[in-house]
Amino acid sequence: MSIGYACQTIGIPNTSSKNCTLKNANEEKLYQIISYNLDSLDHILNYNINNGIKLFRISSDLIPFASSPANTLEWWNLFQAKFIELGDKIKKHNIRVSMHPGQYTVLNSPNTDVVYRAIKDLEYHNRVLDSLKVGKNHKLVLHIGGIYNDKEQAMLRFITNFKTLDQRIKDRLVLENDDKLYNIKDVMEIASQTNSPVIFDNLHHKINPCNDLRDEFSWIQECKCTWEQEDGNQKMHYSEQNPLKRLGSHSNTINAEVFFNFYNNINREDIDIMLEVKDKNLSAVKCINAVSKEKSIKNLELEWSKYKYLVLEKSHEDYNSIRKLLKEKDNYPVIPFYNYIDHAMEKESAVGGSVNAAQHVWGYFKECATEKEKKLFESKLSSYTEGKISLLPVKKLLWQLTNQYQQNYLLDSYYFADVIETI
DNA sequence: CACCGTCAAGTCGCA
DNA sequence: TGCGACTTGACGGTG
Repeated sequence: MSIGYACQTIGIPNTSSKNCTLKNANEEKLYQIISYNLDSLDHILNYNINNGIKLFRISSDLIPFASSPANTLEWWNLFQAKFIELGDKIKKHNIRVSMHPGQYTVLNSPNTDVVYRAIKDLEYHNRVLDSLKVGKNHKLVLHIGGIYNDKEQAMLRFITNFKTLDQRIKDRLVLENDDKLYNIKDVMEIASQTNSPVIFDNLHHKINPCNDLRDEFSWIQECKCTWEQEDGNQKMHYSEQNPLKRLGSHSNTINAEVFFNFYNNINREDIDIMLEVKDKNLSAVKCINAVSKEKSIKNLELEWSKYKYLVLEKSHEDYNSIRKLLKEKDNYPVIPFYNYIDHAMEKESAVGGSVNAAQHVWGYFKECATEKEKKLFESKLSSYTEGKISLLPVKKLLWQLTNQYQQNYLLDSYYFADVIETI
C-alpha cells in the first residue's frame, strides 16, 4: 500500500516548475524550461525517497506545449540521459509514478480536431513514461470526456477512439469517474469494453453517484477486478471537500481521522491511494503517519520539527497543546497531533504571533550572525511591526541566514513554505 | 513593488 | 450566443 500526492510540493526547495505562454515560446526558452523542470522533478523524487513516499503523479507541465506544434524540440532525445537517470531512481526506490492529462484532453469529442489533439496529448504523456523506461504499472489516468446531448453515443465514441490508440498507450491508460458527467458505473461499463483498469475517485463519487445502492467500499472492491497482474496494485484517488468552496473543490488538507477511518474500512494492503489535496506532500506524510504500523512518537517529533515555527506563528495555544501531547514518549497520539496542527494552520497569522515566531527562529543565529545581520533583522522586523512591509521579507532574510549558516533544524521547516514558493 | 487581467486547453451551464 | 468556471505560472499593464 502506497500513499502519494500530485504534481507539486509544499515547502521543499528547488522543486518548482516553470511554464511559458505560447507567445513567448521558442526553442531556447523551451529547452531551458524543460531542463529546469526535469531538475525539479529530480529534487521532488529525492524528497519522496527521503520521506518514504512511494506514489507520485508527474505534472503534465513537465514539457510545455509538448503536444502542440509550438514545441518542435525532440525533448525525448535531447534529455534522454536525464530521463534515464530519473527512471533509474524511480525504479531503484520502488516509486510508482503516473500522469494525468487534464480536463482539456477529450478523446470522445465529436470534433475530430479535438480528438486528434487528445491523441497527441496521450502520446506525449506516454512518451514521458516511456522515456523514463518505467513499466506498464506506471499509469496514465484519463476521464471519459463530454456528453454532447447523447451519452450513449458519446460512450461509444470513447470506445471507438480508444481502439485506434497505440497499444503502448492502451496498456497504460486507466479510466476515472468524474464529478459531473461519467459516474463510476458508466466508467466501469466503458472500461469493460476497452479492457482498462478503473480508478475510483471518492469525492467524485460523492458528488456524482450512480443509481446503485452499493457504498463506496463496494465500488472500490468492484474496481479491483479491473486491475490485472501487469497493471500493478489497484489505484484510487482520495480527496475531501473544501467546506468553503464550490462542490468538488479539494480541501486544503486531509483530515487524519477521516482518512484513518476510510483506510481501515478498505482494510487492504494491495491498493495505492493518490491524494488530491492542496497541501500535497504535507498530507501525504500525514496520511502515511496516520495509518503507519510503526507507531513511534519519533515520527511525530520529526513532523513537529517541521511544523513547529509555523504553528507558533499561527497559534500559541495549539503550540502549547502539541508540546504537552508529545511529552508522553510511549504514546502515538497521531490523530490529536494532526488535529492541533490543522486547527493552527486554519488560522490567519496575526502580527504578535508572527513576531514571536520570527524571534524564535532568529534565536538560531544569535551566536553566529554578524552585527550587520542583526541590525538588518531588527530593522526588518520593526518595519513589519509598524505595518510598513509584509512578513515575507522578514522570512526571506531568515531563510537566507538558514542557508548561509546551514541550520539543519530550520532547513526542512514549513515555516519557510511561502518564501520557497517565491524563489 | 503589489495587484489584476489574460493566456493556453474543451465542455457545460447559465444568462 | 457568449461568457464564466475549472487550473496554474508567466507576463503585461496599472497604481
